[in-house]
Amino acid sequence: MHPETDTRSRILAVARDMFHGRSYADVGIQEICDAAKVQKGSFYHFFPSKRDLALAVIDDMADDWAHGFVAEAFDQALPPVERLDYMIDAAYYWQKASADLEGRMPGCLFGNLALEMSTRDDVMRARLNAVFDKARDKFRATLDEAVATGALAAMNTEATASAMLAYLEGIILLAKTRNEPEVILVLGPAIKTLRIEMSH
Amino acid sequence: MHPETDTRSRILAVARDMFHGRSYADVGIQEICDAAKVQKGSFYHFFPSKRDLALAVIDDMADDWAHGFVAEAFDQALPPVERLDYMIDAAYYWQKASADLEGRMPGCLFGNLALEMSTRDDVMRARLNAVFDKARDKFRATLDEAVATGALAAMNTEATASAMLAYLEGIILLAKTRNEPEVILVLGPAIKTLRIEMSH
DNA sequence: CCTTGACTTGACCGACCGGTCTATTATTAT
DNA sequence: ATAATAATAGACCGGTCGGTCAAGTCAAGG
Repeated sequence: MHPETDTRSRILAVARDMFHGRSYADVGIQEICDAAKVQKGSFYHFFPSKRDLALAVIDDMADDWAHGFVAEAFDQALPPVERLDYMIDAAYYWQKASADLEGRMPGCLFGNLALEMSTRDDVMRARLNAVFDKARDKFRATLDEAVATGALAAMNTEATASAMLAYLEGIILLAKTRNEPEVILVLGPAIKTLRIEMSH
Repeated sequence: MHPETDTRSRILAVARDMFHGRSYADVGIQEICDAAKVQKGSFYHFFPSKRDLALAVIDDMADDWAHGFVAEAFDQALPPVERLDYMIDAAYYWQKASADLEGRMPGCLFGNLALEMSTRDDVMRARLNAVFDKARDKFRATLDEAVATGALAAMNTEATASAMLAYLEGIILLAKTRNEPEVILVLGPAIKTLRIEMSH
């Protein structure tokens, strides 16, 4: 029985929220420590650097995301095409909740970090890219199923899955810039119209 | 007649490139001054603050963008639907050029700033939002024309235009995260499949 | 009991941040 | 010529940045 995990996970949780709601560069370690009620020394006991903390935050969030949002949104019980609508709804309610609570839309943590850090840190970029690849695979599996059941005509499911992920990130970006979660609701359903044909 | 010093525009140009290739927070004023061969005092003679510089950069880029990239990409001589393909190509070549030159994809300055600053600075968010609105209007005019000429069936052109803009930003985000401009070429053409029907 | 090692504390570091200030030099209007 | 003003120069400021470090505390294992 260690109390060890508590400190580390508190830092992680606080950092995640702060990075998500603001940005990597804008959040300082001292601020994180204060919010997590931890001293600088303890912080550096668990994380070698701010960058490593960000990497850990990405992994942590990706994990939660895969087992929470994604697992729920891509509900296997639903017909594949309906899953897309369900996922859009889930994205909306998530952003809406944050907007109501904090007065502003945080957007997608991965998208935020990707645009902020991709040109500066290749390791972080690769990590974020891997998260996107996993998300794309979820889309892809859904599309494959829809094609298999005949709900959708044959297509390039991998490329279309990437397109859908891009569209999702795009509408979240636009909604965040407008600070109106409803943008997700209005534009979201059009994700089903995206199609990339198979190349022959 | 002023000495027509190019000091201000040198600062603007340097800051634009740096903000675009890195991020707002990551670029310091001293660094901008060094690169522009200008002293701190001169900088603060022309710009009250770093934030005001960013605002000026947005305006400057939006202007260049409207008269350069957009005016070219949305070539009125082309049939409306082909304009979309042409625009995707233009986006690709622009990013490709930067990637070849600097070894990395800067992405879209507006999208970058939007995700970094939207939750921190409402004025900047509004400014970015206005730029996006203008871009959407370009899409919308193109769609309206396509509908008028019968090239496309009637639809909600305003919402579809927003969707296309979101998709464009999304594929640029994804391409930047992969550091592969080609992603724009592969996913881009699917922008034409996006459709949001008119609400009755 | 004593050692070990994970964990915590908080003072401290140099570098750099955005921004201010005074002094000086060009340029223009009178 | 002179007064006013635009522009430049660069030292300087308090504060914060990410990160270090020596000195502990404390629980488990021998």
